[in-house]
Amino acid sequence: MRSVPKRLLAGQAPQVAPQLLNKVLVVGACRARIVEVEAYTADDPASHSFRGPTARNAVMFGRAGRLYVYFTYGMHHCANVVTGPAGDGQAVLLRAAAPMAGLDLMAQRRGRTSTGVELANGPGKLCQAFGLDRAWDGATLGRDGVALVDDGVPPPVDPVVTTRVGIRHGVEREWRWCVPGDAHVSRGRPSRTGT
DNA sequence: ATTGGGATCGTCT
DNA sequence: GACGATCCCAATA
Repeated sequence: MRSVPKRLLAGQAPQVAPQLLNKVLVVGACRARIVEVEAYTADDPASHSFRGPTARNAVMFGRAGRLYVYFTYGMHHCANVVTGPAGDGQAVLLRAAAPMAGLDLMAQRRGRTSTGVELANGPGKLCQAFGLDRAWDGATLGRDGVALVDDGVPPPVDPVVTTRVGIRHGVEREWRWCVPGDAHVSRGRPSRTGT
């Protein structure tokens, strides 16, 4: 089990994103294998970075390998891994993961109604299960109590590729990748495809 | 199994 | 002052 190399995260978000499938997110005692991701870039109207740097999205414009965590809908947090060169404003949204360790703690944070598969099958749920909030915004992977590690499971050679979920602009881009057939993929349906 | 509406507040216009 | 990179519950088939 080794940490994900920096050069992997330094690439363009749409190329990095599918490489993060089957990598393992580690925060404290909690571990989960990433099964669903989306890419966002600064020339992408769906991205927080589209209109340039602000106080909220500042981390997105920083160096690759850090966590961008934001709060939305008045109740949810979402976690991203910053990619690309500094100043670019690229990131990969972590949308869903398969819990591997720390299940009790995750369930405790999520509430008693959550069963195993529902602990992290959505971006807001994932953050809640891992206890990620704005205090983690800007945390460096591998150094601040959060890490991405390679457990030896390669990314799928044939990931499911679809349009992204829950966005209004840039819906035509097929920038969502999922592990095929994995039960832990979110139930959120992708935006309409152009066909 | 699938659909539709309400919750709730930080951020930007 | 409007609206989300969402989730949960209730109602329907």
